Amino acid sequence: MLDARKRQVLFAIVQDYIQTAEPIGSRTIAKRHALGVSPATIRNEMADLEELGFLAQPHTSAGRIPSDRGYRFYVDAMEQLPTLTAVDAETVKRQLSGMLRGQQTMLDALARLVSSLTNYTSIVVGPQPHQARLQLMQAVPLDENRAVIMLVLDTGMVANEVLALPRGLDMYDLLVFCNYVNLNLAGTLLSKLKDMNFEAYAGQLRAGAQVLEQTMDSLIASLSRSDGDRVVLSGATNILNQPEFKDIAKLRAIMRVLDEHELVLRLVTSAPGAGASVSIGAENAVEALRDCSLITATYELSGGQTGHICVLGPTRMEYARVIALLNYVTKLVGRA
Amino acid sequence: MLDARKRQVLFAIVQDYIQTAEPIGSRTIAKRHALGVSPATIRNEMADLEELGFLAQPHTSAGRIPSDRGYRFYVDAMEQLPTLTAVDAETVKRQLSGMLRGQQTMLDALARLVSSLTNYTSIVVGPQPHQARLQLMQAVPLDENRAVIMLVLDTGMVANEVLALPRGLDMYDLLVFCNYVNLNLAGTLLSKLKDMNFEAYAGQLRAGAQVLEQTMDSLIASLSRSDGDRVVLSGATNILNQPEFKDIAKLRAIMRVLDEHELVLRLVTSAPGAGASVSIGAENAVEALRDCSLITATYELSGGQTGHICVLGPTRMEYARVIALLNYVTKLVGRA
DNA sequence: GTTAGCACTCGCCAGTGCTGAGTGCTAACA
DNA sequence: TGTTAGCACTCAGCACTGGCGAGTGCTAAC
Repeated sequence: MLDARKRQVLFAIVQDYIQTAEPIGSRTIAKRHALGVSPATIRNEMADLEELGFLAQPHTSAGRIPSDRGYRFYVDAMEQLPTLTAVDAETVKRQLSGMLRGQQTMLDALARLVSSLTNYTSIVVGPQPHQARLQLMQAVPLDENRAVIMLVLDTGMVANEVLALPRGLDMYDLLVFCNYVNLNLAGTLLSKLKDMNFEAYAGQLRAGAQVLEQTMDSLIASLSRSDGDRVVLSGATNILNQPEFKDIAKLRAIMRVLDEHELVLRLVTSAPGAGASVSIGAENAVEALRDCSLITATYELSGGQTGHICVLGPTRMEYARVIALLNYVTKLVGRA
Repeated sequence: MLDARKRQVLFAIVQDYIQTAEPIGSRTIAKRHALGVSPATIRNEMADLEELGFLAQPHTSAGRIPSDRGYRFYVDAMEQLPTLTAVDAETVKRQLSGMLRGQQTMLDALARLVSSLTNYTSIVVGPQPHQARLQLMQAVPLDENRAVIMLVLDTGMVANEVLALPRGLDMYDLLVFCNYVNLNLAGTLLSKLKDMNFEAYAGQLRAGAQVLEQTMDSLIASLSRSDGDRVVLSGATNILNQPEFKDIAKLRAIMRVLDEHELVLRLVTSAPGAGASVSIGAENAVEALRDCSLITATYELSGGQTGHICVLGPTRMEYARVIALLNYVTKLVGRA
C-alpha cells in the first residue's frame, strides 16, 4: 500500500518524533537516516504522506509529525513483536518473583513495576472472580459480642468483616448460621450468591436477620466487586513529564478520567483478548484521551481468572518497547 | 501583640486572598470590609504588617498577600473552632454511615468523602495494628494441594494468602502446624510475632519448613504493614485547580512527594495528637511542600487503634472550614 | 525521477510603549 | 498625633513590531 521509500520515511518520522517530541524536517531525516536521497526528495514524499493522512503539519513552516493514522500504520507494521532488552527482562523477572503474594499488594506492585519501567502511567485491573464458588463461611469470635465473618472462595479469595452482634443474636446463633450456609450453599457460584436473599436463611434468627443479611451482602459485594476497587493506578506523575501535556487543561482532563475508576475499568476491560492491543489517539472512545494511546494486555491466572494491565501514554509512545514489556509481564504473571 | 486594627487588616487580607488568590490592595479592603478608615490609612497598616513579617508583596505595585507567618497568626487566632455548615455535616453523616464496612474500602471512601467536600487532596492513613494480638490461624483447603491460610487478629483484621503445598508437605501437616500455632501463639502480640522465627515451629515439617515460614512472614508483614499500603490518597486532581500550581514544575514536585507513600506516611503520622494540627508552608519539612499546608487530624477507633486523616492544599487554604470538617469526621469515625 | 536553488511562511523571541493597579510620600487637616 | 487626599512613581501584563531561523513548496535543470 505504501512503497518502500514512503514507509522508510514514515517510520523515520515516527521513530524520531517518539524520541524528540519535535516536528521532524526533511533535512533531519536525510541526515539521521541513510536513505540515500536528498532532503528535496524526502520533502516530496512527505507531502504525499501528508495527503494520504499519515502525517500532519502543526503549522506551515514546521516539520511533520505522525497523525493517529501514521502511528496506526507503524504499529500494525511491526511484523514480529520486538523483544525486550535483556536488562529489562531481568528486572521484570526479579521483581515479579518477589511480589507474588497477597492480592492487593500484588496488583499494586505490578502497577508500580510497569510504570517505573516504561515511564508512563500504568493501570492494573485485578482478576475477576469469574466462575468462583463459595468454599467456606466462617465466623471467628473476637470477644463476647464481636466476631470476624469470613467468606472464602475456591479461588482463594477471602472477604472479611467485623460484625458486632446485635441484641437478640448471640455467638451461637451466628455459628449455626455459618453451618447452615456451609451445608446448603458451599459450591454455589458467586454470581448466584449475589442475587440471593439471605433473609430466608437468617429468618429463623429473628432479631439478627437484617444485620446478618447486610453483612453477607457486603461481603459478597466486596468479593464480586466489578467496580472501581479492582483498579490500581501507578505513575500518574509520569504524565507530567510528557511535553505534550504541559498544558494544564489537557492534563486535568486526563487526570479526571483516571480518577473515575469505573470509567477506566470499562476502558481497559473492553480491549480484545489475545496479545497486547493498542488504541491510538482518537481511537479511544473517551474525548479526553484523544492525545493518548492505551496499550492493554490481558493476563490469565492459573485459576482461569483474567485481569488486565494497561499502559497509558501520549500517542507519541514507545510502542515497541511497551508491547514487548506487557507481553512478557502477562506471560510471567500467568505462570504464577 | 498586634493592635486591633492591624489584626482586622491582616484577617481581611487573609480571608480575601483565600477567596480570590489575587494580591489584595488597600482600596479593596476599604471597600469590602467596613473598617471606617481610608485606603491611605490601611496602606500604612499594611506597610507595618509587612515589616513585621505577616504580609508580603509579590512585586512593588501589587497588593499584599499573607506570608506563612500571616497564615499562622490567622490560624492560631481562630479562637473557637468554627462549626461546620449544616449541609456539610449532613453530607458527612449520611455518607459515613453507609461506609463503615470493609477496612480498605472504608479508607478509600473516607478519602474520597473528604477530598470531594474540601476540593483539596486528602490523605487517609489506616489504623495501626498497635497492640493487636493473634486470635487464630486457620487453613482452608481449596483442592488437593492448595489452601488459603488466614491469620485473624483480635482487632478483627485478617490477612490471607493462598499457599500451594510444596512437595513433602501435605494438607494434614498444614493443619497440624495451624494447631500448633494456635495452641502456642494465640494471644501473642503482633509486634512479637514479627520478630519470631517460625522455622523452629515448622522445623519438624522437614521439606515444607521454608515455604511455611515465608508464608507466615508475608502474612504477618501484611498485617503490620507500617509502610505505604496503609496510605490512601484521593482527589490529587484537585491540586490542578489551584492557580498557584499552574506551574508544572511545582506540580511535579508535589506529585512526586505524594507518590512516595512512605514519605507521606511519615509526614502525616508525625502530627501531634489532639485535634486538627496545621502545618503551614515552610513549616513542612519537605521542600516540595513549601507552598502547601497540611491539616492533619487523628481518629481513634473503638479498639484503640489510631489512624490519620490529612488534607493537603495550598497555603491559601480554607483553614476554618477544613479544620471543622476534619474534627467532625474524626469524631464520627471514632464512634463507629 | 532526482536535486539544487529560491522565495515564502510562520512560530518564536526580544524589544517597545501603553495601561492600570497599587504603592509610598508629603502636606494638610482634625 | 493620627488620619486623609493628592500625586508621583513602579511594575506586571498586554499588544504590537521586526528580525531570525527552520522548514516548506515550487521550478527548472540535470
